[in-house]
Amino acid sequence: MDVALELFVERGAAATPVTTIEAAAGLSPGSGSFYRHFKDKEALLAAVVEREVTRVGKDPDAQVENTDGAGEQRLATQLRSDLDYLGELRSLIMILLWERNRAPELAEWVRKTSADRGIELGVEALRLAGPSAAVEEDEVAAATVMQSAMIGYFLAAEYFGASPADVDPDRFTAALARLLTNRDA
Amino acid sequence: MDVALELFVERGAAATPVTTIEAAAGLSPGSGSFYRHFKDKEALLAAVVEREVTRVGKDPDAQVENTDGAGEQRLATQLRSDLDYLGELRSLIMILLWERNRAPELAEWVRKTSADRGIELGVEALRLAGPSAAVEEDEVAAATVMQSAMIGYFLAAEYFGASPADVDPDRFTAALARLLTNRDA
DNA sequence: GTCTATATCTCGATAGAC
DNA sequence: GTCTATCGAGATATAGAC
Repeated sequence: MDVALELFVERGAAATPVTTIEAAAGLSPGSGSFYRHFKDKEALLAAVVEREVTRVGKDPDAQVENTDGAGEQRLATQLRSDLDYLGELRSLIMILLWERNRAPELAEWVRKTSADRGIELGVEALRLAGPSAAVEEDEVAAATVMQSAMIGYFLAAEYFGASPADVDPDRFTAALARLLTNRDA
Repeated sequence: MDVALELFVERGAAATPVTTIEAAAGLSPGSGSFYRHFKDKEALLAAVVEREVTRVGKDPDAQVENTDGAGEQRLATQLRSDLDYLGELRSLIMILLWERNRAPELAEWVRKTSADRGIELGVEALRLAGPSAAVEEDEVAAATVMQSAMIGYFLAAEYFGASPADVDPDRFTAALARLLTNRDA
């Protein structure tokens, strides 16, 4: 499952022959020994995804309160921590990206459990941080901007293999927090 | 090429058999008539990508100046137009997403011609719009936030098949422009 | 330029010995 | 639980008639 996870993340499950998984696992490629452990490739994919979901299931919500400081600094710390959390989700995100078509109901599940929930948490975090007037005019839209920026930055960094515009994670999250908070708060 | 483009966008070239392309093009599937037109599937993919690059090559730069108004409203209009432009790039973006591994040099090309250039244009647009103090503190980081938010919003909308958090494009770009501009400018 | 037919290959999956 | 061997499906690509 470890080697399969890596292969699925890099090329996608569809582009990963069972023989390759066998070889990577130290089995004789083409031997079919794989099938003593999993019914088929689909079952392995499901097991790998489920294990990842469980692994990262240490609720991200727990992170929302335990940051120190206040205002802009508090939000910056929060965002930096969220970016690390996205890093932990990396394998899952990449696999879901490969499988994006073969599972419309999976996208729906992600939307409900992660995206929409993230907006709620985002609105909460913005309120705690002392939102600017621009944020208060439409908190949900501001939280959507925040979330979009985070996922966009993460995906761009993954795609290019480097920080977009050479802006590193600390600088990025600091700038994002600055834009979202009122310094006179 | 039209039907191939659609198939490549939806499932990726690797998951699209030549027989399927033949069928979609009105040829007899499995006949091999495809090979009278293209050397192989790779050549078709290259031709399709090149045609798309040419098609969208009506320089996006031309859009940067021709928006009316000033300050926040000007930036909002600009961002709304940029989001539409991302929509025109949709096919290309989706194909590059499928091919993300089989072409590291392509990712590099995208970074140089689109991403980095977009940051430059973004910095320019921010200056024209009357940037807030938070933007001026680090213009490049602010432009990176802007660009990340745009691509993140676009990709999330594509992935989920709906606007993230039900925030439609007008509302999103308005909120983003609001966060980036100084209203007293 | 399209067709039938086919050669070749890769891959998923199973059978059966050890 | 791993191996050798193999079957069958599906995919790439070509040959040659029309």
